Amino acid sequence: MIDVSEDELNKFLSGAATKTFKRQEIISKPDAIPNDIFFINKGIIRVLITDNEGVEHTIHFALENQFIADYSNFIQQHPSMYCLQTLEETQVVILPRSLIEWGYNHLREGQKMGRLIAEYYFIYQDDRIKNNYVRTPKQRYDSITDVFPNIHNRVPQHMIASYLGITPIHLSRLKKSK
Amino acid sequence: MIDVSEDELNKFLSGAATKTFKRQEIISKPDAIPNDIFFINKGIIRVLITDNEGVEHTIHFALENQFIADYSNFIQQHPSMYCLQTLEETQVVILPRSLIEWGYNHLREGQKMGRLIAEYYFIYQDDRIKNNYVRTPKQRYDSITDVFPNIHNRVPQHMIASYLGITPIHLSRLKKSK
DNA sequence: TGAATTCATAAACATTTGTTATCGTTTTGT
DNA sequence: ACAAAACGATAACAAATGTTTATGAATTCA
Repeated sequence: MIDVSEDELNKFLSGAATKTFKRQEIISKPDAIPNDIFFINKGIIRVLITDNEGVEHTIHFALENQFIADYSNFIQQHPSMYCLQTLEETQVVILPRSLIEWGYNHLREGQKMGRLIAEYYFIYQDDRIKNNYVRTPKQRYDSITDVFPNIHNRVPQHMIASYLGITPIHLSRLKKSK
Repeated sequence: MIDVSEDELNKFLSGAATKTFKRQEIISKPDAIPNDIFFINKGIIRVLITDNEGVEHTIHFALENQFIADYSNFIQQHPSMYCLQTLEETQVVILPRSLIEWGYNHLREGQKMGRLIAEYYFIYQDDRIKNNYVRTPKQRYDSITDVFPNIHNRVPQHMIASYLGITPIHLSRLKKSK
């Protein structure tokens, strides 16, 4: 998507470290300012938010070869409201803020890269907001593997229900009702 | 937010035209590829999407001094699913794709501008998705003026209900229930 | 200004969705 | 391998939300 030389790329990647987390580990906590973006080599990460009543809501699942972060608060350097939790043993590449900013300012097309990335995730969110208006939870459940392939074999159903914004009991009913 | 000279700015703005629409006019239709971004000098624009059953859902209100477009499909150059409709007599500045692209490539910090804009709207959407999980329609109704100041004097209640994802009858009940 | 339309509320009823509790199965961790 | 915990389904009931219809007030437009 952008024009980048071998040299530039190697220089960029040399600033990134790899780390492995066990199953069910918290890799980012609410109230902390997010200073890293993670790239998942292997494993799966769940993004949660806890409401005022203490109920946890699953906002997102991040899979292999995807980036994950509280990007909003990474950009704003504000405390996060999200919690990032591994659901399996998970290996990530950590891209610290300093590296990202170095990329913007020193890669020849760094700013363009930043624009394309932000645009990409904007499009993803727009689609999500749109679908919330025009599709029912059942319809979103039926096509969830479009967004999260193989999710049914990796994530318990009550987390999927949470992601859909319904109770696990209700999801169970929807499945039966065909 | 970006470093831009008087000269650059004038050159950029000379590529934009102003246009005035009457109340209740459609300024962008579904199925068309969005090739313009609008800046609202005066008036208000509603963004709608129509589902498979033919029901209209209000996705957004755009007010004075804001930009509005189907940004996702502007970026992707895909047909829009949105309809943009004025709710009052509305004056807009039209920024065609060619101008935006000229800005990216010829303004000294054009790409950075593009990145910051995309990031800004990403943050807006993230907040919206988050709120949909953790807050009830009533709570979102009670704070709607944070996002759309003076909306109650400019937009009928059934459109606000539609934006909140509930029926106008239900909104009426929620208001009464305090 | 007057007639037609849109709008907000209300009530009665139907449907959807959440809550609580139970049960048998599967998974997890030691 | 075993005990504890997590999981998914189900039923009965409660609460929330949608549907239909009606009515009077407000708004729009000719």
